Amino acid sequence: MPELPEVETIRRGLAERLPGQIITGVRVRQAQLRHLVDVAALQEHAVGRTITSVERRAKYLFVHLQPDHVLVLHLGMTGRLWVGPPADQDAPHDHLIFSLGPELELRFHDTRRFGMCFLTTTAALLQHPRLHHLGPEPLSEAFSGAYLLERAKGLHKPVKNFVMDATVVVGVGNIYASESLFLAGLRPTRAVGRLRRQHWERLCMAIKEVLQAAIDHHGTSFSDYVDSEGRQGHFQNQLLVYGRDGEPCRRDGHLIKRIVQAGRSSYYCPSCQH
DNA sequence: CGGTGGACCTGCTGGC
DNA sequence: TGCCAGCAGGTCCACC
Repeated sequence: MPELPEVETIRRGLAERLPGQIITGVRVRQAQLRHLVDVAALQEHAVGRTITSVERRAKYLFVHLQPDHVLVLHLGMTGRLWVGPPADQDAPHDHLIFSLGPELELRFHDTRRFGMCFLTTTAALLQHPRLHHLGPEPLSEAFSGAYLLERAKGLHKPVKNFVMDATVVVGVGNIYASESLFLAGLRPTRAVGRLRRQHWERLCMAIKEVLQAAIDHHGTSFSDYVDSEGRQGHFQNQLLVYGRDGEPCRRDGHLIKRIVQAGRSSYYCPSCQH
């Protein structure tokens, strides 16, 4: 479900409400998510601790706890986080419920259970096996055309697969990969070894533009994405190619095509993208 | 070594 | 109506 803009939108919502709250209890209704949730560790290191801040790296959310633990959450494809007054009853797929005193709770809901939840320490966080290999943040200065050019040297995979590789750059999922390639005028099938410096500069700019615009619109909601307050995003109205196969290109009217790459749908305009 | 295909899960949709 | 294939916003690992 969520790519970087959706996770960042959720982070901002959590950051407004969680710092200063104390985790007074944890209920685990289903521990088998992407990995088995360590319930004993949550009881020992999360319960009774005060939340100090909420950060994001790639599509991971970091809930920092006093004094030195970090609750790491990942939403997978269908995960949702909800903050609000305690629910009257549990809904199907409500897997983790963190009580924050008598009047507030944080609820993790995930239909397909590709999400993750684990604890680590501040010191070990960035070296954690799930995080240490991650590439730069796309909205950081470290992510540049020159960087992409360097990383693509000697590789032959399609550019769509390349930009979705989290060791190259994080946060670019299936929607925003297609959108960025459209803005950059590149076909998703182009082999990376054949792209020139100017292509990488254009693609880098396109990725930054698309992700920032999507964050500004609070993400993309199809059927079910909502933020931590239950609100939908609005970027679905701005999509140029994703999910629009058979519809006219907004730039020149040619029909948008859908192809499958690495098992995922890619969308492009055969006239605008080469 | 790099690159691909499938696995992990549930639910919805569209075609027959 | 009922069934079944195909599809869904992510990540990881076995295999060529």
